Amino acid sequence: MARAATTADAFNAVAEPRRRQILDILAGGERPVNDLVGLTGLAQPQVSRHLRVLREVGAVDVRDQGRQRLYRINGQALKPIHDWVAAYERSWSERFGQLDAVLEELQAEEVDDGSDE
Amino acid sequence: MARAATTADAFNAVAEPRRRQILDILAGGERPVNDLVGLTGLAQPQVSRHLRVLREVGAVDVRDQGRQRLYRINGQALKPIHDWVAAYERSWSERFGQLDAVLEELQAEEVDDGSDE
DNA sequence: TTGACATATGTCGATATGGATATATGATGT
DNA sequence: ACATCATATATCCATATCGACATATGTCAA
Repeated sequence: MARAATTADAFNAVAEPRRRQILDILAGGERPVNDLVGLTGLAQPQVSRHLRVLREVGAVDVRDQGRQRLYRINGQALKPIHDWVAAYERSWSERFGQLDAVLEELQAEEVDDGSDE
Repeated sequence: MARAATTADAFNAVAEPRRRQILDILAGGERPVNDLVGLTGLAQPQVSRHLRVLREVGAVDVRDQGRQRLYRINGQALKPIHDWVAAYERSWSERFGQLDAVLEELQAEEVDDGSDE
């Protein structure tokens, strides 16, 4: 079995650089597909496909306008990622200065028996 | 061409649920591989494989202790993800209340010609 | 209705996975 | 040296991609 379908969750959707690129572009505002084709350099079908994945995880919304489909970002879908990563923010943020040393020592004590849990 | 190697960057490394699970466990402190095998329910080779990917993107560090290899988290490697997602935090955080409406209007004006950039 | 434009979907080939299994490497104790 | 424990690596199979290309769907204009 290979990796679960990319469509499954936001983490997978965003693992693809081109999809991040698309989101970054859309962060500047609503865009029709053709704009994205031009800006990304991808072929149109590929863009539509990436947009589909992004749609399926809710990272973008669409709106029809004449023959065009205007895509816009829905950052909400990225919240799970933000929340998950935020737990590790401690590692690099100065906001948690002294605290770390202490916590790490406590953790080391708890775990150093190496037995299962 | 298929998806870029999972090994390439943190986004891909973390796209795999099992690897997030491993990181979550390691968040509780340093652990030998065997602990992870027990806690994840994965077979030992699979765990070693996931750890390798995590190592290659710098998300974990290893330390030898006798026959064991103790893995620990290095959250630093996740900073790029945090930084990228943070740009979209506006969408769900109440911290940016009124601001949004204004910005969105500005963006709409900038973009509504639909031409390329 | 016909034709052009905008986007979506289907198919194909190449490749990168993840899990299962077998096996290699490495350290420890006797 | 040998058996054992702990971990890493290699091979295999099934599957999920991605990009390229062809084509379908849908909208507007004449």
